[in-house]
Amino acid sequence: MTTGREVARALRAAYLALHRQTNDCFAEDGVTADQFALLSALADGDAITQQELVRRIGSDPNTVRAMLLLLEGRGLVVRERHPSDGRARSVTLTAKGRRVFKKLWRKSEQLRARLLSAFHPDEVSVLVRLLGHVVEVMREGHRRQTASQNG
Amino acid sequence: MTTGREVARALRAAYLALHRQTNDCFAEDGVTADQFALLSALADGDAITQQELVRRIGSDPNTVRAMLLLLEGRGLVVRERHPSDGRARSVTLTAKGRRVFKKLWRKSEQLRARLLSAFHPDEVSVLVRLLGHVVEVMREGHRRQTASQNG
DNA sequence: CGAATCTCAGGCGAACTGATATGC
DNA sequence: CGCATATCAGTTGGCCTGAGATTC
Repeated sequence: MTTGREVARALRAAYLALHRQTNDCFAEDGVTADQFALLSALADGDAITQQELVRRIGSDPNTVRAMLLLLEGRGLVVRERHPSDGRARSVTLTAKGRRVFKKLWRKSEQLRARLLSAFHPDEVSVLVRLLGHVVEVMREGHRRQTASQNG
Repeated sequence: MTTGREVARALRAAYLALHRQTNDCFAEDGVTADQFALLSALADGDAITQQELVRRIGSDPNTVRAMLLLLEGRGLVVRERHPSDGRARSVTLTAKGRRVFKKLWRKSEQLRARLLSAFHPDEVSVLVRLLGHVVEVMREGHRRQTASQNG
């Protein structure tokens, strides 16, 4: 029988291993794995708000802000006032940001290939689907917990 | 087609979601998810060295030491001289440590149940197996990198 | 001697809390 | 008004580097 503890352990070990390899991959560029995740979310499309960024990378507003200030200081992103919502910020990659991200993307191709090399093609989609289930049930827990504060 | 990027994203999202839920679960006890992972490794069996602890939770010696100092300050663990190896420390849970861990374990039963509720029984073992593959290929990368420093 | 284990000082990015300003 | 978005100050735990002591 496989227990919840084993799932948690395996998930932790797999994530930490990947996280460390990613950090090593970008070490000489002064970019962390988490910053790469943020840049990757920005590289997906056009300008998005900090709030949307929070949702995409599963972080919180204060953390995202701190990361953006770091990246802004290096000239990789810009945070402009949102045209139609005065509260929001519109975040985009700069030209330098796109250039750096492309470089990091190429640099990490081998890492992603190694990640995929662990699986048969059909196993990959299974893994992604199962990991998605984890996110879903954990989000349910979040709702329950915040709701329980009212009763 | 499922890309390495999607795997990385899904893995990150799943881990962070679980990590946050775990932290929330133990928040009022002043124990973090990482500390719980360490306590869990200690609860597995008898005394182990800090080095062995590093291997089990996939961290590094300095981090483990800092965490142990914290937990030792709260009376949850003891670090004694290893009987046959003067360099090593022999780490065990105290009576209080075992008591606290049991409490946290019970408290997190619902969380583990929710984690398992996302899957059919056979899917759970598949997930653990696939996550194990990730760890393996990432470890291979670690060897390559350290080896490349010599040539 | 080299290698392994642990200690110590210090720095940094990430995550959080709580209070606050501003615009919807 | 309530609510959402973002800012700011401050704290913490985790992870790392680099240097050193001790023991095998």
